[in-house]
Amino acid sequence: MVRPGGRSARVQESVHAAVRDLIAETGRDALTVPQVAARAGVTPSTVYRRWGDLQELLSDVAVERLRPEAPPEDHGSLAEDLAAWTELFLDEMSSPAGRAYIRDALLGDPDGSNAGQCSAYAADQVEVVLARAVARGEAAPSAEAVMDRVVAPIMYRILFRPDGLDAAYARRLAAEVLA
Amino acid sequence: MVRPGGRSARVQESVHAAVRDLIAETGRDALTVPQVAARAGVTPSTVYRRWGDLQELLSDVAVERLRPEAPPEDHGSLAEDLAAWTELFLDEMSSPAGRAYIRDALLGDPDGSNAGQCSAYAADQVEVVLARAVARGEAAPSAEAVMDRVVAPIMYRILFRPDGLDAAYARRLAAEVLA
DNA sequence: TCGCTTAAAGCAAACATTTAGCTTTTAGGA
DNA sequence: TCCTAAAAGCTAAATGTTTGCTTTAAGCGA
Repeated sequence: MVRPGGRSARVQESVHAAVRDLIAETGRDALTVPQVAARAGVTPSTVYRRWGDLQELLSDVAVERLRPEAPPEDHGSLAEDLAAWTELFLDEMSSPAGRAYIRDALLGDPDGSNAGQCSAYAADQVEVVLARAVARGEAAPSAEAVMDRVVAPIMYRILFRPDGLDAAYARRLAAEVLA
Repeated sequence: MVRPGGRSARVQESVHAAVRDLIAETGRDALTVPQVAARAGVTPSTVYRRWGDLQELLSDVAVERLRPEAPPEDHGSLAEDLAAWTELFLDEMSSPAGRAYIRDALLGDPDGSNAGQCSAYAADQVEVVLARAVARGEAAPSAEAVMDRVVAPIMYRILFRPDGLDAAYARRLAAEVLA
């Protein structure tokens, strides 16, 4: 039986908040389960039983943080909408904090569901942009094409080649998928 | 002073071998530093001092395993060389073992150098294929383009969307970058 | 070849984290 | 309101990690 409300929910929220606070205060590397538990007013064994280990907990928190906060802005044309969104996406994801969250999300993710959620967030944003273009009567590529040719190269470089990532690169990718 | 030879080299090799053996025997999840050290005939503190923690050690071993063993095969044309290499690459990387090594390589990699090495391995292979095409007098895209449009989508899907990866997808990516 | 120097490994004890058995609390339903 | 069982608390044992000091041996120069 799943019990999403009541005490379980309070514990979950309190532990997540403790992780966020401690990351901000003392950095992610110094984090330990007993430390998080103490700050959350919870026993370590509760954390171990619910999350397994620190990585899975961090992965949970990371996915929450990677959720987009607002729909992509409307600039009046697909070309500009996609360019602006891509630029913003690259900016957020390639920041030190963004990289750390991406790594955390991938790390403590035995079944790939957290990573899948991250990808779904990006895909949703892309689909909003594309649907808007279609509503305007513009020709638009498929969301798959944008994921493969815009999102994937950015994420690949963030993870494997931490260099040469700037706004110009983002705009070039956006322009090329529309060509 | 770096001491690549002698005892240090023996310890490194013996520890790496212990990791490979134990992964094969008991699985990666059951691995611990004391276990690896015991198998390698070494004290745990040696492992902790040289590698820091289990993740960095696994990352080291993973990068070794991700090194290509042979140059790409020559099939007589760029289209077929690239399609065949892409298919093989996807096949190796998307296998359960491949995924595990990719994750490990990314995980215990504070400065991104191991991930960079993985990317360099793929880039080298791609460059061999492209150079061969140029030598034949064929028109060839840049290695960057192949990384962005073939390698990146594959790695993105492996990490973020573990579905819909098959030989046909590999061949489609290879064909599209040449179009 | 023979010492010298010092990076790296060994050892062992202190320390921290993780696991596991059992008890207590409490959300959700009858 | 009472029952049931999922989830949290508590504690102690097991396990893993860190650290100071000692010992070994690789690389270097005489």
